[in-house]
This record gives sequence, structure tokens and C-alpha cells, in this order.
Amino acid sequence: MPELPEVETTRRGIEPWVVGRRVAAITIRNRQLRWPVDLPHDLVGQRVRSVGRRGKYLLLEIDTGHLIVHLGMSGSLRIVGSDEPLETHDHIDCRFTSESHTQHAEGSHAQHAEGSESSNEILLRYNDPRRFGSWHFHEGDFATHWLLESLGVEPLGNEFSGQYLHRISRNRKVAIKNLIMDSKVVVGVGNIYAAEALFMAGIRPATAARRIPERTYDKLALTIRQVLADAVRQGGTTLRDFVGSDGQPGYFGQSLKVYGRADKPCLVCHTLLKGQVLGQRATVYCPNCQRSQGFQRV
DNA sequence: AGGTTCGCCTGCGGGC
DNA sequence: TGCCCGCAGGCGAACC
Repeated sequence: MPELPEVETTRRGIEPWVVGRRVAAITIRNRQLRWPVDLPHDLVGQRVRSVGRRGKYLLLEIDTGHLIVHLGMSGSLRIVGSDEPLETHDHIDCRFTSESHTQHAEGSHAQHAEGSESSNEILLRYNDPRRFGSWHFHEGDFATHWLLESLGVEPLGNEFSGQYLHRISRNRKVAIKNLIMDSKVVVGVGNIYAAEALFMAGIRPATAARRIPERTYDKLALTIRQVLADAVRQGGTTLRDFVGSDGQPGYFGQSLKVYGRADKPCLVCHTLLKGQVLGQRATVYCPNCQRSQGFQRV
């Protein structure tokens, strides 16, 4: 599920609710996620300093380190009231004390009486049907965690550019779609946004990375940034089960040009879009708009 | 070392 | 109605 825009949507959603609060309790109902969940007991009482993101990993910075959360394919984190009924696959709850050093946004979803200390508690609730997600605690610098230490650059950061992609693609014959989905190269680009960015750049997904000229990589770096930033603005993409921290879906789905549209007409030129499997992942492209070298008829 | 495939899970839609 | 199959937003491990 969640690619960078969905994770960022979640980050922005939970940030104002948890920053400044202290962990009151962590309830783990099912430890069997991607890796067995094993959190230290001394997290209780620690204050949340910030909520960050590295690639598709959410980083809850607390006093002694970071809670590192990955949503896998089907995970979601929601802010709910402490009386919210449990649903299937609600695997982890992180309960926070009512004290807070930050002002909440208007429109609280938690059912509570204003000013009441005890009823002001909120839960950060993790639901994950497929259990491909993960929860870890890491002391100190998050970048040294084994899951994060070899991650590539942030696509919305300064290090990411056409020049960077061009340099890293030398002598690599891997399909360009697989290259931009490789988290050691650039983080956060999953199956949906890879297909969309390649369409916007006019590049055929199966093109060998080393055959693409730098000019075309300039264009690709731009469209990757564009599609991710656009999707963040719209709260991510909801195909089936993604919901933001307020339980609402994302609206970027209606902006998708190729993903999930195999055998349908291209929205630009009306040529039938072509489906293909690349690296075990379904992809879709327009045979007319997407020519290997980025040539576009426009 | 780069490239490819596997496997972890549940849920859902389509075909029969 | 029900069963079986294939497929789904990720990604590290284990293969060549």
C-alpha cells in the first residue's frame, strides 16, 4: 500500500496529536508482523519530541530514541479516542497521556469533554490485515538502524536529481521502473507512482536504465517529484484500504493516468494502454506516449 | 555485484 | 451460494 505520499499523509495527520505527549502504555495484540515486535518496556513515560519520516518509515522520536514504524502493504495508523471499539487486525495501540505541549488542530475526532483531564486520552492505533508492516525501537540515531542504514536518497530532497539517477544507472541494465523502485537508489517510490512518473516523463518502463540519457533523467527526476508532491497534497492514493490518521481515504486515485488502467484508452492520445509484468510487479504504460528515450509526440 | 525470484499474510473479485 | 485462483500499495532473503 503505502508509498511515500501515504506515509507522509499519515505523518502529518498524527504529528499534532502526539508531539509533546508522553507514552502511557503500549498494547501489542499480535507481535507477528513482518518481524516479531519486541519493544523495550521503558518506553512508557517518554515524551514524543517529533514525528519524522525516512522513505516509507515513520519515525516517532522519543526521549531515548525512535519508534520506527513501517506500514507494509496494508497498514494504517489512526488517532482514535480511548473508547474506540477494536476491529479485526488492530494489532498495536500506543496510548498517550493527556498532557500536551502543543495546541491541537480544530475539529477533534476524539470523543471527550473539553478540559477534562482523564477523558482527553488518545490512542495511536495500528491496523494491518496482511501484517507486512513492522515496529522497531532504536536507540539514538535512526539512520544507523539496520533497516534504514542503506536507504537511498529522499526523492523530495536536494540530493535527488537527474544527474544523480544518471550517475547511478551507469552499467545497469535493470528496467528503469525497477531502478526507481529500488530503495537503495531512491526511497518512497512504489508501484503506483513509478508507473505514473514514467508516464509523465514519456519513458517506457522496461527500458534498460543504462540506455537512458541524462536529459531524460532530468525529466524523470522532475516527474517523480511532481507526482509525489501532488499525491501528498491530495492525501495519498486509496485503492482499497489506505486511510489517513483521521480514517479518511486519499484522493489521488482519481488523478492516476496509467496505474490500474491496462487496456483502457490513454487519457492523452487514446491509444490502448498496455499491461506488462516487470520484476514480478504489474505495470501499465502507453505505447505511444512512452517511447524508450523519452521522446514524446506531444 | 547485479539481477531475479521467493515468501511473508489476508482479502477480494472473477470464473466456474 | 461456494470454491478456487490470481492478484494486491513492500521488501529483505536467498538464489543465480
